[in-house]
Amino acid sequence: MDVAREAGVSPATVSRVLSGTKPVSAELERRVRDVVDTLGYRPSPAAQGLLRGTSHTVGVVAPDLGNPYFAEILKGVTGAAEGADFRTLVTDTDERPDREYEAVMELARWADGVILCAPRMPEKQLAALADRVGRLVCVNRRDAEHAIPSVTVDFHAGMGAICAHLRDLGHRHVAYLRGPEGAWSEHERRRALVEAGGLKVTQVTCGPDIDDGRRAAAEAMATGASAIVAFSDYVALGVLSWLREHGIRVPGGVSLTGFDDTVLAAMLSPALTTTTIDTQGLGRRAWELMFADGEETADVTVTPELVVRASTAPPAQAR
Amino acid sequence: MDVAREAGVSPATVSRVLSGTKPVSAELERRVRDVVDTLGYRPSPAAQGLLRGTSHTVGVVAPDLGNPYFAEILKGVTGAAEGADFRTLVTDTDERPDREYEAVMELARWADGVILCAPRMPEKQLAALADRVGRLVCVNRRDAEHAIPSVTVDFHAGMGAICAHLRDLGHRHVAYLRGPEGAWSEHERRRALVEAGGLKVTQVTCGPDIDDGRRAAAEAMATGASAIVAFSDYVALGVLSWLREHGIRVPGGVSLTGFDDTVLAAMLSPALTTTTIDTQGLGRRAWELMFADGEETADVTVTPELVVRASTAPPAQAR
DNA sequence: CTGTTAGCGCTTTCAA
DNA sequence: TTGAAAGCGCTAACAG
Repeated sequence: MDVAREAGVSPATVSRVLSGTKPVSAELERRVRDVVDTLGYRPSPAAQGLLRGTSHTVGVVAPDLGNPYFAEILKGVTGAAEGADFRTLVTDTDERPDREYEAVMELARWADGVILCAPRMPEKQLAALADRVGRLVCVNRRDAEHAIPSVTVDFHAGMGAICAHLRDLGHRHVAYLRGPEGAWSEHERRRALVEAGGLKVTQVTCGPDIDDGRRAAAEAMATGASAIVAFSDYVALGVLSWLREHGIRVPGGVSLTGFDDTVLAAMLSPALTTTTIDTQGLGRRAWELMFADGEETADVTVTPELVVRASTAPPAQAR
Repeated sequence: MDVAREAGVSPATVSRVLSGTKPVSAELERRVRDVVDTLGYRPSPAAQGLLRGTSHTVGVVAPDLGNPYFAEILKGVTGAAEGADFRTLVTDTDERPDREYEAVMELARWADGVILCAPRMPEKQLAALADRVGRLVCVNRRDAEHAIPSVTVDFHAGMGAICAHLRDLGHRHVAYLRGPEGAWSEHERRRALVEAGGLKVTQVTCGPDIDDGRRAAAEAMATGASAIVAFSDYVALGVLSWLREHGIRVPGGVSLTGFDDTVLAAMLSPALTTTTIDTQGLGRRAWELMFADGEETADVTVTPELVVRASTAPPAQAR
């Protein structure tokens, strides 16, 4: 250790000064600090980690950081992690579920824990991860056995509120733009739609991306529904763009709802009727759950609130 | 090493099997692989890093991951990094320039290199970082001494194109919503505006956020300008939202331009006239630059292209 | 081809 | 209060 030599002390003393765990005489402490400042020395986290068996690092795996929803979750995690002097390692799986398992395993080699946004990962893989990864927290999905702590949104309630809102407006037939097949969050939403009384729901295959929304919009309009219920704000953005290009007014020609309330929702024209979620809060809570010791709070559920804006109105024929 | 014992070989052999650097007999290789698979063993990157002096990790420091612009840059980096078997460490400085220096120093302890988006960091700090951090690449700013490799957008050219476009439409007076004070990118944009002939430019203090745009919109309208030139798409989004709330039509009442062409721009109503930048490409190029050996490509400049959409039109009085 | 040895940079015993 | 020594998990050099 350069610092030790320079200051004429043992490496152990330098370590003690820096960590402050054991008492060091004022004289030596001064000498060490001087040298540390001059050289700009900082201990290597790799070495510290090796010794302590902890890296002070948290991993985040997300399907698409270009989607503000996941970017915000990540931001929530980094914010909380920095507060605890943790670093954040991130992997973008580029909407490819087959990469998710490996991504987690890889991050788990480094990080003390992993926060996973993997809506479509097969249950089996998830269970395998639960065994292999010490601290694992899922965001937006719950595993079958509830073995993994999770932060989820009550998608069922949120979608229920959207359905009720549309029905109250007089809609009788809505087109639902489905999210990723096999996603827990998608399943929950759909369940609410199926249960919604007084509302005929035609399902349209879609996906999680803006472009998926654009592509699905035509099919949604062809169903003759008076309202389009999009899987997320991000998807709704694509729908809106397609509708505008085709001269279909919202909500005059068709009503449109989103889900998530990303920054976008309030800013669009028309402003989107959607459900509010504190997205950064999702990340923050996942962080908290990761290091919560007791089993008591192993699952956190956030209930979204309906925000009625300008993209929904009574159907044309009912006016 | 558990694996070694279990397989009845030396740790060195296990290492050789896993790294594939040195020849190992088929028999032993099989035994080792069996045990590795059974135990799910993976070597600790911390130990590997300690030994090799490299962590296979790249750091990214950004002011706000909630801003799609930076989220996309990050995505560009992670994508490229994963391709080279590197992990990505990220820090969000939450738009606080005073955190940037520390954030880089902190990441530099871990990472083999740091990609820095810090438009407002004082030159002195930047110079200090250049000395202390081995591999440092700046995105969207160039240091005074060109000592740091950088990936920049030709903001001057981009803003020049926007000015020319507005002038061609017949605008004579535009309001410019300034970005963060002291930012290199901001300076470059403003330079183009000042040089733009035939155009009176009134500058309005703003900032990098959606809400900054909302706040500045009123002042921009008060200038009597026939067009609002926003610092970025993100800011323009805020402006658009304010204008809509106040019943001012775009481009009927006022023209509006963005900058960056984030996913949003094309989707808004009206679709935003802006400049196109391959944002993910910025991140990817920063990554490439980080490990480029020669000095030849120490600076990469991306020239944005004007995209004329629906948010600009001739001024009302000229119609 | 394979095992033994040393040591990456640090912290934490254990002695002094 | 301080220093010497051991060792975290791994790999490269050196023997065999």
